[in-house]
Amino acid sequence: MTISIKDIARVARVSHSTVSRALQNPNAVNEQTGERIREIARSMGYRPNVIGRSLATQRTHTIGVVVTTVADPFVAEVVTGIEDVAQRDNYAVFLANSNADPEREIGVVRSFGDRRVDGVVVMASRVGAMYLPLLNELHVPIVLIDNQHPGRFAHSISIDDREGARTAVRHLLDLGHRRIGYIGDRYGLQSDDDRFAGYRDELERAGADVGSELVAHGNGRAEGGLTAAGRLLALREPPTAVFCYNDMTAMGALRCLHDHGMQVPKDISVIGFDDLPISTFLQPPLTTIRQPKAEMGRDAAATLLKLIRGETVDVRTRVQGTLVLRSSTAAPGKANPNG
Amino acid sequence: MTISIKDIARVARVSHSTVSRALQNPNAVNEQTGERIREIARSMGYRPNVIGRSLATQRTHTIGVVVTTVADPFVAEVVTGIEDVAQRDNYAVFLANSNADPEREIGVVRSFGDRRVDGVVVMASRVGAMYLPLLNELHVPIVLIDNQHPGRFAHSISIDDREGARTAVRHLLDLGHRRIGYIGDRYGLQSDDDRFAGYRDELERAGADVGSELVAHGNGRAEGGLTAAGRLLALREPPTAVFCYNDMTAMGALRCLHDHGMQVPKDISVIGFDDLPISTFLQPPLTTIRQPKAEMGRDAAATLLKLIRGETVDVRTRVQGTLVLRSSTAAPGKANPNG
DNA sequence: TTGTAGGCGTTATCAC
DNA sequence: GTGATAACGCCTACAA
Repeated sequence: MTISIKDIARVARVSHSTVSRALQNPNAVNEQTGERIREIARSMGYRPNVIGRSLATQRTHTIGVVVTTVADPFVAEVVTGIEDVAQRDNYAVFLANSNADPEREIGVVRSFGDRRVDGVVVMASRVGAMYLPLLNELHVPIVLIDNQHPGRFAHSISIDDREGARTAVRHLLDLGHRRIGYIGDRYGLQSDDDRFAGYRDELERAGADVGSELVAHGNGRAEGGLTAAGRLLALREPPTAVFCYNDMTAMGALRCLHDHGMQVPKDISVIGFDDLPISTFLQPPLTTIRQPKAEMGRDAAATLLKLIRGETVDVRTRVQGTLVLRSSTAAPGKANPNG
Repeated sequence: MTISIKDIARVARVSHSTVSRALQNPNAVNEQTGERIREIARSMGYRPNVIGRSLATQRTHTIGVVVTTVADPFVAEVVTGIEDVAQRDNYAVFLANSNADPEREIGVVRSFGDRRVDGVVVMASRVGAMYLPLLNELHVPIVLIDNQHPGRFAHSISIDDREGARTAVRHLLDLGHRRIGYIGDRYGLQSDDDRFAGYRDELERAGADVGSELVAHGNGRAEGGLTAAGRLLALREPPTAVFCYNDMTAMGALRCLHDHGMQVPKDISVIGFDDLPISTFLQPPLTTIRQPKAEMGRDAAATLLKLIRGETVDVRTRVQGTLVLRSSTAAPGKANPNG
């Protein structure tokens, strides 16, 4: 049996509204009675029923987070950041995986709406334009992380994919590479487009080889990187360096290269994107573009909480990636990245 | 403005209870009016308010999941499994990280209670005995995954750590190793104790070297494995094979070994535990004991949902790990696991 | 089959 | 400062 403010009221011989006040706003009630009520509440082991409160206040102190899958290390890091600041502010977080399935994503968002979450953060949404009205239907603030569908109907926080890609490719060019491949995520993803664009930018600027045969597509996961790398290796003139859409893709590429007896970075350089916790532990340790993952998550949550409180915040925040030098890149033919 | 059953009632010229019935239990209301009401609801874009419903039914259709951190790949896999079956049954899941901090874990559980979740799954709880009353205070079913604190006050699903460890070490022994090291998680963890026990079992059974100098402790993460492996290598007579508490630990150990110029498995064999998605992509691909992670998560959720429905289920389910042969183990001195 | 009336646990607005 | 009283949105006897 769970006890309510009415139970306390009965024991304290006051009305339940006085109990409510004593518990919420201590100085809206007589000092003495207030203390007495709180003591009784404590001794009875009272715990507020958030559901009842939510119904009365029209606020649930809850946010919904929808991601493709939390099994993706990048996603997990971001979610950690979100959960962190939410928890600090006493917000609970609903987590739902969409598996990049638009139907499921829509279902999840709808369910969040039914549950009256105070706000939503959507990560790497795959849903298109028809999604917009649905999201607005919720009547709650929305923050998008790495929005895959261009549009500005909600607040967003994302990395500068194009510039990050430029940084990566520039690094390769600086090392002396001229024939640089790209292993992307699936076609049509905004971030893949952008990273590819950055890759092209630098190649063209430097007058290096540009050719569609140098571009292969994976799926953002290791297996995708593995098979895509195979395609690049099969070229009559394979690249001497490869820029991968993300670290998971690079991880798969490394495996493929090793299986083909190629030395990294001596025979071919590899650079990733994300800087996952595991990337230091790959063989060789992966050079990559770091995304401030947890920070992005914290930012997203902080932004959302501000919006919920009615504060106004920047509609769009864009963070920059930074180059993390490790051992998977070197000048063509060099085994040592520092040599 | 969000619309309620009263709004629909007004339009349909019926009472709101009829609307409620028409929406819930179609055949508890006249066929015609029922259809008419539903049509009106649809056209008005009605969405049920789950908060109101929860207050009335005393059920939230929500479960709480508390984990150390979802940034741990093993945890993420399990959570995915949980979320999967929860979502299928229209349960929403609250996710909270405890960061292995008992205070935070307690706070989280309490918050779940206040939110009237219908059930809770706790993963790898670090909290001790005082936790027990708190958990019971919730008055909801609880399922523990890999409970780190021995006790039988709630349903649990876990892997047979001891047997899994035995399998791992037996594999090493079968390959001809006699001097086998163990890199554990922190002291005091139940699963570490059990895996260590399994390791000792086999060593003693085989009459192989047993010595505390062969045991080092990490922290369940890669860095821990890295430094612990360093300690083992510093031995005047280092082991020829190492059994690691988990794959992340093994990952760190591999890095250390490589940095010391050691070849795996030629100079030293390494076996892990978990079989993370990334483990195939390590260099060399990691031989390990597979835990059915997503399945364990699905099991936990399915068990919890049954308990919530009042069905009775096994108090304890124990799954077995299976040996996954890859390339990080071989006979002493052999470079090829198959040679 | 349908409507009336309570109640779920809180908060909030009034009078007193 | 305190107590009625009325929401909040829904469900569910009970009565009609």
